[in-house]
Amino acid sequence: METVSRHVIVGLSGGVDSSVAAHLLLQQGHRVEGLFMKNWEEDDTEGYCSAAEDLKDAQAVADALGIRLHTVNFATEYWDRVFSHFLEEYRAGRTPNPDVLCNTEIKFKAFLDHALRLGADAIATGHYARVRERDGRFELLRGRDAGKDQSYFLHGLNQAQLSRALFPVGELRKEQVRAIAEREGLVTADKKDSTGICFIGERKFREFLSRYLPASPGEIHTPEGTRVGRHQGLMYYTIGQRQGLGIGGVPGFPEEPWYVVDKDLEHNLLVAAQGHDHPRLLSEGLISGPVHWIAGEGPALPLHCTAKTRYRQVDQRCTVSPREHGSEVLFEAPQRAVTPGQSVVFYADEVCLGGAVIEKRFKLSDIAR
RNA sequence: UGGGGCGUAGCCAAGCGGUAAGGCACCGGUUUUUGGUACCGGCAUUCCCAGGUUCGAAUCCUGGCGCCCCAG
Repeated sequence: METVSRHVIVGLSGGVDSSVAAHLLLQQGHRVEGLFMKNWEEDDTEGYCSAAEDLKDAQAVADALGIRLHTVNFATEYWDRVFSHFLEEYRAGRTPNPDVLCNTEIKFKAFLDHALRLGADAIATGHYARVRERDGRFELLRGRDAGKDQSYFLHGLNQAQLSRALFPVGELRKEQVRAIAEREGLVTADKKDSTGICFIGERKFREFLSRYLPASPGEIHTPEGTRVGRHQGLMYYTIGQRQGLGIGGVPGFPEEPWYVVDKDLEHNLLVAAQGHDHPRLLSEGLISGPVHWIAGEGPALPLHCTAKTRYRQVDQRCTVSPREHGSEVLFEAPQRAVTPGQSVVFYADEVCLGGAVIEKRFKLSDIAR
């Protein structure tokens, strides 16, 4: 455990995790202040301005803990560094993961810089992850609670960022966190976990996207070319998706759900097939963009390790090989719905090594030909 | 306007006298700091319409209407 007392600014979101993080830091003897970020200007008229409520809760927690709460608005930074890229990716027919960028660009850049300016020497968040210092190197470890581990979203952090990051709840299980909040009488104790895009929240996705990007509807075909429906715009769909296709009761086909197996941007076609594990959804490997290695320098390649192609996926054994402008990842077992734009994150046991953006997926049979 | 077949929820579809299966879609919820997946729940007082028979009809009868196929 930390022996030196640091001046820490904890990002208080108004949720339980960061509330307890702040409490734990105080307990550990740090000088603690809180910071509430508002990074999204409400764009809808639907009134459920949850940001206001979150701020209220964050303030209540700060008051209860007797710490000062700063507020800051990084809406411009969020838009420029995260959201614009998010839109760009969707426009290109890919499926981005904005929360990965949000961490590297906002929470651990804009926020970190701001905290340093306020005189802090470290920041903390309520992430379920751990940092370990070893021989002067900082490692990112999975959260103790395997079910809540959020290292996936943090794989883009670098040494400088990790050296100033504290994740107090990373050692705990979710139940413990809630119990502590309960015991300390924090108002966020039984607040529901937040979901949806960070700082934006849960949205009706199509409706949300349609505000920023024009949609061009088209047809849905089977891999064999039979027309089975219409799509509202390719950006609304992602590989492996079932909901929203609107296909049912097609004569001549089994009464099974349909899944997106491909997006044909060139012809504005959505390709759908039946079967959760349709062959077209499985791939033995993927090509990624440049890999970010948390350690700073990459390990010797090829590397045998495990990887996740999406959050909350059980780790998959794979081999990472170098490739121009990125890497090639070969899985031991075929993976379902590997999706361009999402991140592949590498692990060596408990250590999150880093990751990269998925560019394309492939089947060995595709290469063999 | 000769013959045959069919009309059950958005779609596919079972039921063929006993008081509307199932699947897909859709909607809601659970899971979840992206998207997605998965899981749970909901979803036809009514069977193209109008009469009739019957204790009782989506199921039988009559007449309409609408589709489809073969002959034209």
